[in-house]
Amino acid sequence: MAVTLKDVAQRAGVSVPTASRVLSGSTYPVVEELRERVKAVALELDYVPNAQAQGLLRGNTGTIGVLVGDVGDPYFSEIVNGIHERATAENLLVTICHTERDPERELGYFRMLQSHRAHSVIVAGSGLTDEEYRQGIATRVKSFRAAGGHVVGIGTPVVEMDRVLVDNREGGRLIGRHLTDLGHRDIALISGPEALISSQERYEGMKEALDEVGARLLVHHGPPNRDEGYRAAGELLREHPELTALLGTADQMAMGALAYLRDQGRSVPEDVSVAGFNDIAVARDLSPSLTTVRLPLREMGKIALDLALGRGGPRGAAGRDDAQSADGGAEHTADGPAMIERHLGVELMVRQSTGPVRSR
Amino acid sequence: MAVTLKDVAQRAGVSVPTASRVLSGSTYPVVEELRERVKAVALELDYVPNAQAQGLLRGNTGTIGVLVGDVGDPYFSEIVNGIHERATAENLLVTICHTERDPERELGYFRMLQSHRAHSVIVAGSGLTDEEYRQGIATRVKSFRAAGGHVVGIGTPVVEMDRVLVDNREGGRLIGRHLTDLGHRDIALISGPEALISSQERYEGMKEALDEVGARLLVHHGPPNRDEGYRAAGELLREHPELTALLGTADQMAMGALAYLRDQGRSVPEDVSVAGFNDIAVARDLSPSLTTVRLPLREMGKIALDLALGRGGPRGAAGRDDAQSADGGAEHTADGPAMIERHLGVELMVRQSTGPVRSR
DNA sequence: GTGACGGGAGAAAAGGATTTCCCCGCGAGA
DNA sequence: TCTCGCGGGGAAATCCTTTTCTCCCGTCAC
Repeated sequence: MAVTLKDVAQRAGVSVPTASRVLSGSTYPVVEELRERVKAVALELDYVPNAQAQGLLRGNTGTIGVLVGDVGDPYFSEIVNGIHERATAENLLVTICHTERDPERELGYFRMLQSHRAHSVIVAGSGLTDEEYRQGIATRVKSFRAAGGHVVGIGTPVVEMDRVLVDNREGGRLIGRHLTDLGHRDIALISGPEALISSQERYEGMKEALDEVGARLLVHHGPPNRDEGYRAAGELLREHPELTALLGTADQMAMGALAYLRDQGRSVPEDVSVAGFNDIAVARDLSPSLTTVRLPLREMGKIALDLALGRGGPRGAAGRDDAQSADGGAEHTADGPAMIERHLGVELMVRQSTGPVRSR
Repeated sequence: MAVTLKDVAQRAGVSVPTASRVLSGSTYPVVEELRERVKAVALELDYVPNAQAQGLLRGNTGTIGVLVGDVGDPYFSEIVNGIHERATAENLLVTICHTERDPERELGYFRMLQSHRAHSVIVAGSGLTDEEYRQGIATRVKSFRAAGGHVVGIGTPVVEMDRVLVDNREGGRLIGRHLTDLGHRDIALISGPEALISSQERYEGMKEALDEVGARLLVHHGPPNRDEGYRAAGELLREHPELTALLGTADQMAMGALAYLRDQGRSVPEDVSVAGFNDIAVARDLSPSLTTVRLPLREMGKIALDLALGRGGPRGAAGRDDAQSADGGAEHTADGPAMIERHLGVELMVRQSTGPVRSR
């Protein structure tokens, strides 16, 4: 059905190996005449080499697998964007897998990627405290790595692997302090799932900041999306009318809260302040624009791919990161070879959605 | 390096074919004892079959390739979401390629997907009038299809292939009429590239509606993203202060315009009305929420995958689409086998960003 | 008791490309 | 003139699975 090397070789009147040497960029000498002939035929027949066959030989195809919760979520799509940016330059194919934050699905996809002999897998959507899940991932990572694959985690990977980290706790502290500085003392956190490590870390940072001044922090847990933010905002404000600020562990949730407040005709930040986390692209375009903690999402994706390709600088060397970098890389060891950790800094983006607490 | 079937077979004391028959779900009879033994060993060694070898035999791996402009753009990420939704159910791997709206890159990726023997390719980011590009795509599609692959276009594919279409012209008419009904007579269109067919079609629909009442339509062309919308809004309003409404061929551009107006302290829709196209998820959460033309993006992705898998209903049969469907499917023929076309309806979403023209 | 049949295991081929290895022929040096 | 060396083409092996194709052996029927 498809045109194979054999077809080309026959048509050009040469052997298969010769055709291969011409077309695969081998250094093996082939006389100019045959070279030309083979090239011409390949063009004429539109020969497209079979990457599977090549992969079978080489043991890996230039494919990068990415495990994300949902590309519809700007948090992930920004990261994926960063990955793609680098991948394009390297002529790599990127396979995106939607785990929908389902651990089982995540494992299933990981296995599929391994089966396809992906060059490496970037785990972006993960980070659950669930022990069974942790075991599963650990097994898969070990087996995948044993087969020559690379694994990189983004955010808060739960098992030993190269990783790109951000200081969620510090981000929590920054945004928490920002609110307390503005005089807020009754704050609610609209948080992602309790089992999600990043949510936990963010919470801890906020809590820390709020404790410094004895402010109160209510916590609501739910899936990290817009609708949940909307719902939660309604619920919280109805039950606790004294709240003066709503904080989200994700911008999506804060966006939902903003929408709720708008629908209720309440003004932000005059009536209630709202803040988010991640600084997704639209955050600045909301009205009021959203105060949030900026994570260098694209950068995270890019660096993750660099690590996957072994470009994270020599293992253990703290290569200088780009603009956002806090303290560069570090080596953290375990039983295996040293893993690389890259830390990226976070930044508080003060915008219009937060303001001084209203006097009552 | 990786555990192969041979390893499993040896360890279990059986031949490779026997192991294969046990593990690949063949119907070939294997006695229970060996069955058990093989399964146990496979589990113990964590055997993961090599999808490349399997693909080599079967001629295709369960991979769907998707060509998009940019997954960071909600327009694409929603479509991709729909594709993923179906793909997950079918146990397919989805490879996303960022063309960045570069025709050459699009062709390059298409070729790579063909090389990887993707089961099918969904072309989402395309639709340029450029003739050279059209030729290139046509060649690739032909060759890919000859090799047994399927191709589906979304939006406005320029060559013969199964396709999911939306009525851009009708959408343009709807939004155009909406504005003229509100009394607007000086309107500017912030449009995507002139060579982009969908932009053209949308423009034509709007123009048609505006012509009915003799309203004026200024057109600005540029890359279809937020920043361009911001810039264009500034430019247009500075040069043509008489404008009362800004229209975007994409929500992203309208969002940029909204941001500009907000930054300028001008109120929407009192001073200027703004409307978009596509109805990306955030459109409703902007303040003011964005009036726009809703495209069933997820649905489009899902249906595209259905077509790719040959589930578009029997060729030529007008299967009933979901909610959004306008007139269902149709068959359009050419020289090859009949191609399937699925038309999806558009819907005007009137929100807060448009209002009656202010009296002066 | 022997021939036929069938269940089931393994050897072999296939699928497409690359790489190693072999070999041929030609030019140069002895 | 013979031989050594090397440039370069092709046969064969390899990567991993699946799918024939063989073939053996036990059983059933005559």
